[in-house]
Amino acid sequence: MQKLLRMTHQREIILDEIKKCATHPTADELYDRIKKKLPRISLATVYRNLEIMSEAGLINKLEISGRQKRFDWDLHQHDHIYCMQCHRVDNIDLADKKDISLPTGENHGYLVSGCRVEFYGICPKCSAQSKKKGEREKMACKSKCGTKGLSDKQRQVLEALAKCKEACGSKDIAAATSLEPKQVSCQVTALKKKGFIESPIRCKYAITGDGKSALS
Amino acid sequence: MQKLLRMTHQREIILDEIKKCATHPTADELYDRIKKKLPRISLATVYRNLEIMSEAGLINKLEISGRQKRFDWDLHQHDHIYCMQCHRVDNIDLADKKDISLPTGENHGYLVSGCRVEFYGICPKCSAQSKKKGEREKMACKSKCGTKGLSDKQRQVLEALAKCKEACGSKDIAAATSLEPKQVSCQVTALKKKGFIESPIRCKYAITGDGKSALS
DNA sequence: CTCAGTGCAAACGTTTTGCATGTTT
DNA sequence: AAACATGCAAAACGTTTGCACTGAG
Repeated sequence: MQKLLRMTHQREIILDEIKKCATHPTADELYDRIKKKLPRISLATVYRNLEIMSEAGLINKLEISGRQKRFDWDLHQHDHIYCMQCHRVDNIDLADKKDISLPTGENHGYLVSGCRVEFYGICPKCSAQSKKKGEREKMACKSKCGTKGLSDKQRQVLEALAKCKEACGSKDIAAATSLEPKQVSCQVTALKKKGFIESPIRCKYAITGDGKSALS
Repeated sequence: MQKLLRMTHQREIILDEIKKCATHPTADELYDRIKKKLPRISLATVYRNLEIMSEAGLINKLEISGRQKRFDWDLHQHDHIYCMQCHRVDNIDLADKKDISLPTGENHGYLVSGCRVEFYGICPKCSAQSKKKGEREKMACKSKCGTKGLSDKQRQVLEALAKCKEACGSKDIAAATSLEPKQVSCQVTALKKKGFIESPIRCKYAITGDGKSALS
């Protein structure tokens, strides 16, 4: 009935790495870091173990804004603040948390087991490089994706990739260019079609020879 | 720069349908309903329009627990309660919301633009048909995993025990916490190992002094 | 006549699964 | 031997995009 949880080498490294993170890493951020120590580990293993270890109560799976799941080694009750731009998540300590309670009659018959509080805003790093983000700018992509030249954004992405030794993910590109992830993936798609970048690994991109010559 | 937003038949129906929903539908729930009126509509159109209309401020896109995005026609400021089992989302009105504020010095340099509060638990329908969905139960592992913190589930169990005068069984705990009995026994094992609970009688558990201090 | 909006299919990024192989008890 | 984990590939999932076309302004 009870299952035994074995402490394998992989699990040890995963746990180790998550505890080293000041942030609240996503599964693939962790995967990237872990791969350096355990090059043959599989992304599935990381996912599986994060799930299993959060079920076992060794770590916490965060229910938080944003696309990807995030994990937290700090099991103390605390809440989070979320950057709407780069999706970074920081801890906050809410002293008066106990004052937040559900007004009677408001629980709709629910059996309430807890409460999350999440502040959101723009993190210091993002507000520093506060580029105006022009409402619905994604349209710019559509109109320019067909041409053979480079749009400003495409050039930014390509230049960022030219600086990387290894293939890197769209999040890295976004960070290096101050573009939004959505915009990045749009540019990446266009650049791939032009043959200026390639994707040696799933979700990772590198500049091609054609791409390099297009830059000059 | 300003784009014209055309009110097409599809958009009208989508808006119509979302306003009819008492709940907070996901894109594909809406799609299913809309298809009955507009059989040729595409899921992509639904997604596109939900996105566009929420950008335009006609509806709200919810940042909420769960896998899928949810949409809300009610533009008033309100919070939500979330069923951990069926992922249903209901509205709650938090009268004392204004009391929740970020302690100074806790904002980590963020430019805070708001705060979400989300209660979670089990909705009446789910707790009625307290279906056991065969959740995996795992034991905390033997060696290195002995952190001193508490997972959400462990905290629930401990809090339930703190309220009891006498030692009580795992079924009682399960009832008090909305956890499944299987999960309870898993948490109990982990808590015992941490010294936070004891078992004065076979299959009965009580909180220890250590456990009480761990709670605060 | 235009250009925003559509349906469709295909792709995307993230997560989960099936399966053969490996490792612990 | 039984139970648990792993790596890999492929699928599943919710969502977004490219494209050729339609239709509102």
